[in-house]
Amino acid sequence: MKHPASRRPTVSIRTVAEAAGVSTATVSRVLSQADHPVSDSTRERVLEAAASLKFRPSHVARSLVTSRTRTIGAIVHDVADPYFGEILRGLEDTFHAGGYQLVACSSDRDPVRELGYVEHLLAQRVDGIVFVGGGIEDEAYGHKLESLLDEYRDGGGVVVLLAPNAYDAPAVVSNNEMGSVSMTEYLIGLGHRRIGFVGGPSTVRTSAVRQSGYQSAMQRAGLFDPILMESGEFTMEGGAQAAATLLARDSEMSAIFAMNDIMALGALKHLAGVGVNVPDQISVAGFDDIQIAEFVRPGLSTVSVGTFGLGEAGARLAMRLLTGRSGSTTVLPVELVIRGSTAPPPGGLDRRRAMRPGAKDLGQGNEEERS
Amino acid sequence: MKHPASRRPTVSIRTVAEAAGVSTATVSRVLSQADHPVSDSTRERVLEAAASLKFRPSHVARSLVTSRTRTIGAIVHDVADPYFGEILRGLEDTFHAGGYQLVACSSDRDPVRELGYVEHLLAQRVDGIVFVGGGIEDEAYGHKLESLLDEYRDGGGVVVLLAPNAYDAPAVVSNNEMGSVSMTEYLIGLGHRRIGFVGGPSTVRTSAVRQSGYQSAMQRAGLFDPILMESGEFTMEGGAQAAATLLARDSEMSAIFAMNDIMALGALKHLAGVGVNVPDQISVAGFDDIQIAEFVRPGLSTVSVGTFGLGEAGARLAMRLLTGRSGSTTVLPVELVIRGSTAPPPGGLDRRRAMRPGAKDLGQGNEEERS
DNA sequence: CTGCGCGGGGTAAACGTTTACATCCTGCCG
DNA sequence: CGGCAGGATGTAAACGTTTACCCCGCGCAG
Repeated sequence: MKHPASRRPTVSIRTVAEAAGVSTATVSRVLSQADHPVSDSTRERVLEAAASLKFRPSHVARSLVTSRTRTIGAIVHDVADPYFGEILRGLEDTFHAGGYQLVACSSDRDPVRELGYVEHLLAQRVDGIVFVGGGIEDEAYGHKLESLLDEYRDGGGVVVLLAPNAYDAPAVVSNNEMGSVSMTEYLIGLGHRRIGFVGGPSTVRTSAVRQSGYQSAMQRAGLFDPILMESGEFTMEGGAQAAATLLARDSEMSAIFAMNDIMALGALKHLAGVGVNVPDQISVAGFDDIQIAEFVRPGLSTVSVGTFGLGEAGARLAMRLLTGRSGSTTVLPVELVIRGSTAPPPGGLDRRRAMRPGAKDLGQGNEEERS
Repeated sequence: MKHPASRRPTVSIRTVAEAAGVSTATVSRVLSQADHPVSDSTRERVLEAAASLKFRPSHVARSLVTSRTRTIGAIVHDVADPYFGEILRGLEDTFHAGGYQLVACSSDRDPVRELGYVEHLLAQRVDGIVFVGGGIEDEAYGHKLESLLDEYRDGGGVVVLLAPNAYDAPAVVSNNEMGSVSMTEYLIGLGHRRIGFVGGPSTVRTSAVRQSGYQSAMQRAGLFDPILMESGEFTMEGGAQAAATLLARDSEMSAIFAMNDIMALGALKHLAGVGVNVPDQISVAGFDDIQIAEFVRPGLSTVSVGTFGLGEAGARLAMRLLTGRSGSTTVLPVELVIRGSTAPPPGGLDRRRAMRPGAKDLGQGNEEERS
């Protein structure tokens, strides 16, 4: 069945045209459903010929002449990180429904690698680029990226941001600041005074924004102490280490707020490992509400950003831009999701700040209408 | 800075040629580092012109003439599932290093959707397709896929499988059968008699293979009882539901073996929810060893397949095939990873079948040498 | 009867590369 | 000194589409 050496001659639009006894123009008109009129009988013959020859129009040839590839590049930090995986899924589904292909690139938060991917995407002539992960703070990198992206958009490319970034472009972001403030205030309301913060690498903008939310809430309550902040890699290991450091540093700490769920999960593991009970002895909270957050024990209290929805909204924005319509930056509301990992501090005065467990919507930022 | 309407004329190889005072052929030779000789002075001038014009060679034009896109399609069940995310990362890194781009497609285990993606990838003229998820059993679908793929390979396309599939192509698979048998035997060795099995949809081949491993091990031990098998969606919810069903169905069940970690996590959640202690009352085991497995409490005992490594090996195989070298099916060894979620049954006679916790390598299947 | 609009179809020029082939030198071997 | 092997460069034909233009014939309004 398999003839390794018999790479049969590719069947092109010309082959079909000959078989159907028409010109290539007609074939193209039938197959690309252009609005040019074609008689039913001709259409029929063309369709038949195409089918029997198993003709498969070449997207690359088509792209060359139309200068649109119907492909979108998505730059994430790491596809293996569930946060990005979920957003990617939202992007993919929406783009796919709109006839676009998605190519995912893991930058690993490395400026060089990210730049390399961007250049590659430009060379591929993707119609748009979605930056899913937060921007990376790096002088040289920032300049280069900016010039690259400006050039790209000048040429008709579309750029969409899904997280805080130094570069200015249409974006869909969740309300990081508010989410962070709310969670911090919630913990304070439970009676916690010494609340640790586990951040990510300071070069990632999202991390900085969330940290600033925590910081301002703590300051307003007169509880801020820089000693309570520690950062690590954006991984479970990173979260575990940061938690360990914090724990060793301040024996009165009764809560840990991690800037994302992955790190919070790491903290959870570390605490269990050293025999600290969560939430009886120490409360733990995360950010993002990735799927797994609901399934660990105790359930992780977190700030839900609606990962899938974020991806969908991002794709919709990009497609709106691609079709020439305008679309501007939107901030998506976040939602506090309280599960079992948070509770009043041990023996702490539970002030019962009427905050019912469950979901509290933190509106602000208007979700745009469906298109 | 941004002139919305001034889409400056694209700079092509011709523009560069004129600027450098040479022919397009020369420019091409310099920029695509062909082996054709070019004098240093000319090369210099071309490079300079290209840089100052910000010339960016079009991959699509290049692809049209070379009929190679340096793009690979990966078909997974769901990018938001950590198992696939991790494999994708392995694929991506390796392909990227080899100069290939990866486009990921989530089939959602829907034959129609998967077929649609495959056709799209063919139209895109990707150089290869990697099927990451297990094949879907569906008569009509199977035929269509087979003819599509045969046609594709006839035309020079490369197909690689990363899981059991009805379609025959070079593959890298982990030893599912053996992993399943080993875990089952391990549980039996701990003293469990009533061991439940949580499978995925029966249309997915991987699930069937793992189930058969469980089944044969149980039969050999004279413990098999079809009532102990239940299946559900490949999600945490699916695992939770299946666990619930099993629990209600057999009150003597002391262990649950889920066909993948995601479902095991769901089972874990359900058990905790209904107040069943793991592993004191019921042991739980999974399959895959996704990253999170180590970070839940109790740590999940599972069969490690080395997700990243699987992706890497798959990409290496594909690239070997792409460069004309041959490569054949490899089966990767799996490894039993025992964590806290498994223990002897309550009050059960712990036969102390000398099985030390930790990692036990289940060799067989020779990992190929690095290329 | 003339002319115009339009349905239906063809011709050929792009699109931006790569590459087979031809051309022209220059130097070296016999 | 003739010829020949390369080195260096150019010419132009692909690659597989789309699409701007052109052409023909027919029906119908004026």
